[in-house]
Amino acid sequence: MSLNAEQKRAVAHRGSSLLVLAGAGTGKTRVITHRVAALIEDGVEPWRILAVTFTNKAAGEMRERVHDLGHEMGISTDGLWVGTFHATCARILRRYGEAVGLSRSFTIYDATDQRTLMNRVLKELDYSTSMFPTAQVLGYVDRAKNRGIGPASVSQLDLEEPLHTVVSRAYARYQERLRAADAADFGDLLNLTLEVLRNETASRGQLAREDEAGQLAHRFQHVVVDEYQDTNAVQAELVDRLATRAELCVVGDDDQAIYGWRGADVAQILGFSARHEDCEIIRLEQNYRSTGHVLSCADGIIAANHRRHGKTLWTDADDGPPIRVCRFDDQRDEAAAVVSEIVRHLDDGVDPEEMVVFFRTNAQSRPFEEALREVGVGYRVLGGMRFFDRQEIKDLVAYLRLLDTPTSDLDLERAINRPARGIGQKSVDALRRLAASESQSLHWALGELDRAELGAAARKRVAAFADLLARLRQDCEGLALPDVARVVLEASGYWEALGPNSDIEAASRRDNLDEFINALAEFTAAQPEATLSDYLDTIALASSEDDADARQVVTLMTIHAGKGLEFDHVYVTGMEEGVFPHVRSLDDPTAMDEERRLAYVAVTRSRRYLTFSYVGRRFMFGQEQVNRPSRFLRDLPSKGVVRFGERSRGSAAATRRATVGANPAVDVEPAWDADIELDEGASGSGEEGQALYIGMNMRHPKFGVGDVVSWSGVGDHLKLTVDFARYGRKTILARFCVPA
DNA sequence: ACATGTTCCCTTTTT
DNA sequence: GGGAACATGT
Repeated sequence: MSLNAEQKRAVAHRGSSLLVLAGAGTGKTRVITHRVAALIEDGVEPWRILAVTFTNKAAGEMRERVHDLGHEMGISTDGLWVGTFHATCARILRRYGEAVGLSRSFTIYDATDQRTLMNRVLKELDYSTSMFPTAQVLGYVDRAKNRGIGPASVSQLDLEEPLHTVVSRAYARYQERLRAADAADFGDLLNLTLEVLRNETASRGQLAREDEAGQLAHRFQHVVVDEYQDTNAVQAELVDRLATRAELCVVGDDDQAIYGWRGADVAQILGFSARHEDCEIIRLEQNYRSTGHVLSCADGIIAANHRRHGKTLWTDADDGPPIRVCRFDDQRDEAAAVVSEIVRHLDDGVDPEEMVVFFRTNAQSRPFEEALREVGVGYRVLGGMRFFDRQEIKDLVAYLRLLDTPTSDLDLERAINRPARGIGQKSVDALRRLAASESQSLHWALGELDRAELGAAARKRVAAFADLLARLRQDCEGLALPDVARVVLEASGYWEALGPNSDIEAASRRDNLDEFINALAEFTAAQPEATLSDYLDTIALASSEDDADARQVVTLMTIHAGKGLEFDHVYVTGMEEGVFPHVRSLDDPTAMDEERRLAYVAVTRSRRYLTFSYVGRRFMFGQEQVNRPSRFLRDLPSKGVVRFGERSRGSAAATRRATVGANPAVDVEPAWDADIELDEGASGSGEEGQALYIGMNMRHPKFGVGDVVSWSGVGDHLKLTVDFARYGRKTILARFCVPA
């Protein structure tokens, strides 16, 4: 497939900044990869090109595709910078970070580390975490960091008084602790890089011309940013500054902005052209991914949103099979139905990788996991607990980080009593007091044990731990990373303390540790020069998507995790008010718009087959809840959408009575998983473009008016079982009926 | 100091 | 239904 005219323009444009508004499935990634390859072909050195993606996975794919393209063209792409904002910043800070207070081997704190640290800070400040929950305070700190607001400027957040003081003091202390531990959290990666760039600008006047080449702001000649709609204010400034001397090309789709909760601001893409002189705007509207019916569903959903650039996707493709909306009684039914259809598709030779089950929140995955396990179908769950968040992995990583960054108190506190060696909270407190009295790290305190207020026994145990650390540092000098891990597990007694392998728990932990060491080995093999810091960066910045394995399996994931992917068969489950849209968005119009965009993203993942499902009752919070069908289902067009298991009137019980005992010639249950979805001719349903549902009124020329009870078959062969008012129950061909 | 029990949140979505 | 902070008993 070659590029269309618009895509070509986007690839070839030079001389000013460029905004590419690319709807879902319009070949955005193709444009970016081709553009990068074309730049290199034009003679731009790869190391002077920066491509920023949203996820690590997207970065990996882009690297690969550019490399392949380059290979075809006979050019080398070595040295090209491709990465997420955070990975790119980490890389920059490893090199330029000393100016902003980070050593070369600084540690990246992930969400879990952040929470632990903030928890500690709140305790130190004597704030009750029941009145000021850690997550809440951290949430404000995060919000501040997303907007580039430092601890001194927290007032910009407009918080009420008790909270304002708490947040600003906690934020300040939190930052102190981070710097003291030689650590940076996600927000810091962005903000500190920005600081590096600002410092450069400030000192530029004093530089000789020849020194400017070493300047970060002057390094890049071209900067390309993907998913620009999901950038926050800090990232936008970062991009602008990194592109001081570069041509900037940003690509995005305001309709797919789904990270507002993380500080992303659609204003960045909406206002991009105003902020950049001579900005060229190119729209990509031809969709190459989905069928007509899928696209009209997408359009129906997104059309209700305000504040859009506004664009209409179109396609040359056929309408495709009808889109299905299915109601089930509960989650088990929903999962069983979806899974049994997946099994049928597998039997028909459908590639498991082409089927995906989407849900709004991670908690919804379990029924699907259980159903899949029951039938023995391989699956992976994206977005659940990260591999690297498992306790045993965190423990090992704590040791590894400690070897790298001794001042990381968080890691020391974790490692000091793992495995349990009788060093409890009290002993740690004593160490902390000692460290605090000299504004030093806990690691320093280990060397001053006689000054700590410890009992003799405790002192001995702590001293033993200090010895262990020292010994580890010596023994691991010069060892390959996987061996370092092995030595740590052995010397610390961790491996042994897990207990016998007959304990399933212990065996699984050992498996995970082995897997981790394998990953370390692979990493070392792929990048022999890489340091422990490099690997730990990869871990800290990895999401659960990144530890997806390569098996051929069905995927279960949140819609957020599905962004940028496409599948032949898409199941969007849990389409209920309070689930999707999420309960916390119900009374917030801005949040609701984002939910809607999320629904749009879900729909546009499908190439051809798209099924929505919802349930009558659902277990949430360990309690049964009854939710109404999602409002998004109401926004679907009636043409090309078939509804199953729904009813227009009467109770659910009445529907059941009506469906049970139907004419044995047809399927008794609403045939939601009949072959309709695989039949190309089955667009629409009973009547042209009219949704079909149980209880629907139909008129037949001879029998008069009646209620639909069930149906089977497709297209011209679609048969309805109808309870006629005067003639009783009949099974007839749908094409002889019209909706009454 | 630790193991076990209890009660309390909470919960979107992720780099 | 589950994890984490807290409480109690050994």
